[in-house]
Amino acid sequence: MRPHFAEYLATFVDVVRAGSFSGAARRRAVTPSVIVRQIDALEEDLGVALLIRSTRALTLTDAGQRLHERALRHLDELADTHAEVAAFDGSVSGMLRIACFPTFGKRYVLPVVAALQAEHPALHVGS
Amino acid sequence: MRPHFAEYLATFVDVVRAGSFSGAARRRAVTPSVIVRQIDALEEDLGVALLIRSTRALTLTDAGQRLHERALRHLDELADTHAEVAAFDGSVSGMLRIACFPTFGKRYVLPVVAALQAEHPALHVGS
DNA sequence: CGTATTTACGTCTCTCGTAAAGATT
DNA sequence: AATCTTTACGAGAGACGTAAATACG
Repeated sequence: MRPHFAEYLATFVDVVRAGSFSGAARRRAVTPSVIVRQIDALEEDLGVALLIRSTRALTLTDAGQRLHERALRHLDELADTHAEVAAFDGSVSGMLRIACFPTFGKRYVLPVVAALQAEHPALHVGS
Repeated sequence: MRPHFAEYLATFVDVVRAGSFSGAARRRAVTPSVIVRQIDALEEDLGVALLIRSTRALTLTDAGQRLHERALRHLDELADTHAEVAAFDGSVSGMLRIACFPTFGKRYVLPVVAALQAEHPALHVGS
């Protein structure tokens, strides 16, 4: 599996959607040569032709059809994961341990901890 | 979603498996700096910390834990797709249409077609 | 004729390794 | 002291755009 396999899958899907390399190039704001090279890389990586190229029409091979179905799912799931993990942003969670003298702790630490927990319910503090 | 998102997911998984950046670097035959930069890129892309770094131990954050679970599945599925589509290699399939005069067809084309179909059962020929 | 794919070539970005510094046990 | 993470920096690889050639409708 080559360096940019998943990345070029997105290009491949765009080519199928657009119905042409040029259309996909416009959609992605790059030149057609970029598209050609990425699809070529995919085909060489897989050792299979994905698209029958003619000047006016693109046809999916059987391998291309299969890859297209699966690529749609892959890109969707990757985007889901990205969004889900990015949603952890700003959240404070996990376990925090603090060691100190009891008198110091009661006087200075506990109030701060109480405020932190009020603000971040997912934060656990152990003794 | 950044350029090499799926690619760096593999690095991330290797780091978790190895339990250290250096271990993952050895496993991948690269220098530790490469690992650091790829994990940094992932974290910046997601806007979330994935690993708590200490010199002697790595700890997954909640976001890191979640990403790890999903990354395992993603990499597995991508490899599956790669293998499945690559398996189309060498197979001849799809629809082939040939136009010619009946006398010529019967004399020269049909025998060849019969041989082709015998060799490649997935090949369909229409009239 | 207009638009599409393809490729050679120069440029430039970006990634890598080296090496040094800081941190931790 | 030994091993780890981190970062600045120079070198190298790789991707991009341009532009010309080719094919097709």
